Amino acid sequence: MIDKEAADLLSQARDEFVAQWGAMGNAWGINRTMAQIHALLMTSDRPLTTDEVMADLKISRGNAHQNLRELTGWGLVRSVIRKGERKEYFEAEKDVWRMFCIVARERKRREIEPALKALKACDEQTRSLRGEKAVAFNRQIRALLEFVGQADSVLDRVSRSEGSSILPLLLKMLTKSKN
Amino acid sequence: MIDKEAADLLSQARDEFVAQWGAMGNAWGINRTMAQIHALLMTSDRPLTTDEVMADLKISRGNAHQNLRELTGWGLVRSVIRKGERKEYFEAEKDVWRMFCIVARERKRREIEPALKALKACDEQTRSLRGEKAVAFNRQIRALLEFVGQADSVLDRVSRSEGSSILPLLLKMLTKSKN
DNA sequence: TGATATTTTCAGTATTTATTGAAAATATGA
DNA sequence: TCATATTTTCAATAAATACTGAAAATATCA
Repeated sequence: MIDKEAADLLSQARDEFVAQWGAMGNAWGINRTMAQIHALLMTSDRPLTTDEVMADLKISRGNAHQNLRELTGWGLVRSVIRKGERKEYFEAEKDVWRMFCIVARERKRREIEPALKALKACDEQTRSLRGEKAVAFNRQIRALLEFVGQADSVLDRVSRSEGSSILPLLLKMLTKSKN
Repeated sequence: MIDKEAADLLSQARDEFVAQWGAMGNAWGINRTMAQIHALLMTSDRPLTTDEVMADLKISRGNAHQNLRELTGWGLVRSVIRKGERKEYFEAEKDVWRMFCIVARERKRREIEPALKALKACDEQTRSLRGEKAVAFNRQIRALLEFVGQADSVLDRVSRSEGSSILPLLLKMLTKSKN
């Protein structure tokens, strides 16, 4: 009975985690179901099949399939084939630092870089324009460009650095330099 | 005629910027129209009225109103009242670093902190559970918790630091330490 | 090869989110 | 106070996004 209770508590906690991770993904522009599947796989002690994901989250095959593919596309999930079995299994990258690096790189590639490119074009189109308004506009665009470019570089460097030890290190430095 | 052409080029560039900023906001979980209004005000040489925003973006009064309020709520936009005029004007924070700090703090408060709280609850609920599965689950949750907590702290420190000079500084340090 | 298991696709539908537009509320000036 | 300008609200509607389920395609085994 104790075991059963413990298992209940565990699966309850896991359900809450899955829901919370889904909500968070949602707020940051990531499909809720995708984030939930990710949470599920991240906290699974073994690879799961599409059917298991369907059953666990109570979603359709199509939905499970599409989102598993998308997660695979991000590189957050790998498909595993077991010899002697037809079914395809899925497992998540569990190392939190590697997870972060994957997400950082992908969002950089998919969203920041195109935005940077557009800002650059905008800068070039107005750089040589005369008139107070044009000059002010170009100045603002360049300020944005500089900032986004720097943020992009920082993200790049951090996500390329080896260990996750970079984060505590950064923290220490920031603590020293300020208050 | 040259002036007219220059003005056309400018407003064309600005339209593109507004569209791009809207798309980027959208990808990061921010209402497209809200991001567009922000882009518009950010690149305006003077405060604008609700009617001007409506006309420029071709959106309804209700839509303009709601999103201007929301931007005000974020602290990215201020309302300006001119003496002798009934209309309310709106102007954006134009300093890019301050903009970043505002967004960082707000997203921290609205999304990261609740997630952290939920993760902590999840940790506590499973910390004392026995069994291989429960232990593995708790370990994973704690790894996430540690990471999100550290990222949160870094964001906090960076966004509290005075000048925008912190970013180039970080960059320099990261360049030295790696490759 | 045929039987069976599994994956993929996608038109149709549901759900969520964003927008409109007009009525109600509020503020201002005469 | 009344007339007018302006802001606010919100039910109705539109648009965007996500999901379903079943048919088609593909893979595997005997």
